[in-house]
Amino acid sequence: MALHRDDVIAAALELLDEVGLERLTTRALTERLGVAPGALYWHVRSKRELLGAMADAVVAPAFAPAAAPASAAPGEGAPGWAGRTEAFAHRLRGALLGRRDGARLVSAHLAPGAATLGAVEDGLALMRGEGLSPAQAGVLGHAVTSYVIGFVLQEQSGQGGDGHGGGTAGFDPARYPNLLQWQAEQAGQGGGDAFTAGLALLTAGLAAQLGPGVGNAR
Amino acid sequence: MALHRDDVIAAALELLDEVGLERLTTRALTERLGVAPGALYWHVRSKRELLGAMADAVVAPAFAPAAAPASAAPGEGAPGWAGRTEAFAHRLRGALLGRRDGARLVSAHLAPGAATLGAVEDGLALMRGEGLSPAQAGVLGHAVTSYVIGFVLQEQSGQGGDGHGGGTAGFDPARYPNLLQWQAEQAGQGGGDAFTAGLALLTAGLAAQLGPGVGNAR
DNA sequence: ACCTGAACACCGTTCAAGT
DNA sequence: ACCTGAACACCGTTCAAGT
Repeated sequence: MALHRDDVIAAALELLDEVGLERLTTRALTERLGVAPGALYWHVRSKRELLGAMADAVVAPAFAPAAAPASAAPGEGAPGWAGRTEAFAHRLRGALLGRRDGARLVSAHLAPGAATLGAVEDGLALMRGEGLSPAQAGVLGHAVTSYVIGFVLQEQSGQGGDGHGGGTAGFDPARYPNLLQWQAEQAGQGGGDAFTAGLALLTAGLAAQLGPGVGNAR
Repeated sequence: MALHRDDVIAAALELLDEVGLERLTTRALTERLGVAPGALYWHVRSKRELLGAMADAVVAPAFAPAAAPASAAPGEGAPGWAGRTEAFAHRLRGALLGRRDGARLVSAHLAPGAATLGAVEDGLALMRGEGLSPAQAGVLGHAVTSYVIGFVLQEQSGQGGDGHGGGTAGFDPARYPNLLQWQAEQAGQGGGDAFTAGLALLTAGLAAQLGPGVGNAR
């Protein structure tokens, strides 16, 4: 009957979706759980530890054992490592977008757990098996995670959070013709394509550096 | 003799370097300024507006009119847009690394000012002049800023802040051979090279997509 | 115009004491 | 083991009143 640690984290994630990171308060959480403010500290050492556990929970699904790459047709086109990294990037973006302020939570508070580390290790091993050196696999993996987090951070900073600035809302259109054209194309194509296009730069860049020997797209 | 808005922002940036973002408090700031807590709100509408102005100040130098690209020899090798974007990325990283929690501050609170927007517009126009389409220039620019912010976020999350987790500190070495090897290579080469290598993937990827016609490296 | 004094409605966290 | 009650040392923000 008593509360358990996982219940606390689950409730905190629900609360996050409702009020956003800035208003995610220990007291609001304990009120939602129906206990006194101090009760939280029986289950969790500090608010920071709580946030770290939440971040790990958000990110974990993206590192789960990947099914076969969804998009790329097998046996043709891009090499296996490229399709696999792109699929991972899309899973990570999906996981971050799945929760309010997901990217901010993860970027500020993630302390990678054993499961995450294991998945990273497996990913590196897999890429080595496909002909990438440890350095190449490491650079690509690090670059992709950096790109995804940075991208979703910008993606989410406009909408959820607390709406502290659309940025380009209501400014003189005549002064920024290129910026406006780019934004219009973005909106027209659904916006998600910019993510895919940027991601493709990373994999295409490594493929180009490797040359056609390792399975370049052309 | 009276305090001005810019003094407040400058003092806040100094305080940030001393105590970090988490302990950057309005009361600590007013104490440092030698005024009462409420005095702050004569110069600034809210703490959030203050943080936004700080973020803009941190990022502004990176968008300043670029001198000739420092690294790439002119007239040979990579095309002009590639050298210019890489130089911008290094400037942005330098600006973020220049202040404690710089990446976190910018990623969470930046509301781009007119100067920043103008610089972005100019960058897009410049790239168009070099043969890139608006979409290509936009994708590249967005990808690069995402990459830089995500990279420096990870870079700074270990050290400054409040040290809430080195992540891979003190875990079983035998279980993560590839991860360890990658980390060792990182440390051996100074670490900054991973940034340059990942960045090169982005520019090389676009160059490969363009083909040799627009000035590919080979 | 710029700042003080004093207050308001909150925070995260601790810890004896209860059950 | 798990939680309450009550407190401590803070927060960001407002606003009359002073100069």
